[in-house]
Amino acid sequence: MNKQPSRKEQTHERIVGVAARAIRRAGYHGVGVADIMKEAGLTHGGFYAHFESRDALLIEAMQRAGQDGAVALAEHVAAREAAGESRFRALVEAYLADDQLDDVEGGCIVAALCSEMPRLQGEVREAARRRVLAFVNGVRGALPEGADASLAETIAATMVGTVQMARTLGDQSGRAVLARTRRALLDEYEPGRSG
Amino acid sequence: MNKQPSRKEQTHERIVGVAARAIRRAGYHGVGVADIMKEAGLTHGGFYAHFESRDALLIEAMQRAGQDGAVALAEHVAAREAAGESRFRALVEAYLADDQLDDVEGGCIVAALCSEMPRLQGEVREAARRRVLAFVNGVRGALPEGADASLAETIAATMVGTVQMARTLGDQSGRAVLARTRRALLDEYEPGRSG
DNA sequence: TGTACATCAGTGAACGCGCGTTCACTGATGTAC
DNA sequence: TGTACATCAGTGAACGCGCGTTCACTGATGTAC
Repeated sequence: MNKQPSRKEQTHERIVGVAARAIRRAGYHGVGVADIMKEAGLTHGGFYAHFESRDALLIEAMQRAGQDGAVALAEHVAAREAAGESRFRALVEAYLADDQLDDVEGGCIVAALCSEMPRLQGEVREAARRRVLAFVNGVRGALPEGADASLAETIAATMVGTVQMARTLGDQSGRAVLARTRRALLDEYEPGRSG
Repeated sequence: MNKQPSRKEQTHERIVGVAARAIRRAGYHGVGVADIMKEAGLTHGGFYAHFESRDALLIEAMQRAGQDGAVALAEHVAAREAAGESRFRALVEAYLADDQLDDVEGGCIVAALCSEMPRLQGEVREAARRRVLAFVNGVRGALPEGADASLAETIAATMVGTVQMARTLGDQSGRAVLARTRRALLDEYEPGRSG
């Protein structure tokens, strides 16, 4: 029963939403305060009425991107499960879908930023760390029956690395790489069910 | 039988070497022309006698880092093979060693930069693409006997993603993540030989 | 071997630009009576 | 319902700083005779 958000709160959320997409598209260094505000239909001067610093925005944007990504992924997984796929297969096929190449802004934030994360400092670094842990937990919840929970990190890493490499190689080779890793993960960890 | 390098060539190589370590430590955005020159014992003004632009240095630095990383890895792999390990096990244990956390500057450039690579442009992007392909080829050469060559990308991605996540999580958890992925890769792809 | 000159690697000041941040101000919204 | 005032969200100019790049200059190295 939250009361409806004030105008300022609405604006704040809009800025965070823009930033959440922008950091996935352009990276931590690729987004500027002025760009974000402009994309949100505002001027840069108003920024510090909403955030203590650029870092504070980055932290909120990472959380938002993580949530958005998790929700989008969960929806795709649920749809595939409803169509009869195992949860693990649904995860692999939803995460390693071509969307990760076509819609980077709406994709996984860990894949988008993980090689930059170790170089972050202070609270931003901590927020990144939490994003990685949240992602691993998400994967852990979709492991094949009977699989060791410790596989979650390895499988998460496989999916993250695959998306990064596919994006680097570009559209044509990228799609092939995604497809081969989908097959490899299913063959290895759920061999009974795949063809 | 190359004649010995001129003083300028020596300086050039020294700058490239410094840059090759710096991009792995600090990322594409984290290295400045002035920093690199200072670290090489020079002043920034001389930079453009050696390189057409900052991008030109990045390209050379990536190649150098890739070569250095490949050489270092090959040495470790050879030492482990000589001690009786299979080539695949040697690769996994050498690549996913704690060194990747302790010595980022001397580590794998793909792990250090892969989430930034898709955002590069032009020739720098192409150089990054070649680095990824070279890395995959290196992995392909160390697959277990009888393994499908298409597994190289998936295994390369697993190792890259694992190192990135381990670095983001920090020393303690990071080492545990490396260890679990070493075990997982050996269990999955070389189950006959591991304990 | 020694001198005069040309070439060359590197120096350091200066440039233009973009970015994060600040701040005085404006126009709109909301409240008191 | 209407007026006067206070609060508030957002504007836009300005700041300081760092960075990539340029360029005139210097001191050292090498060459000609």
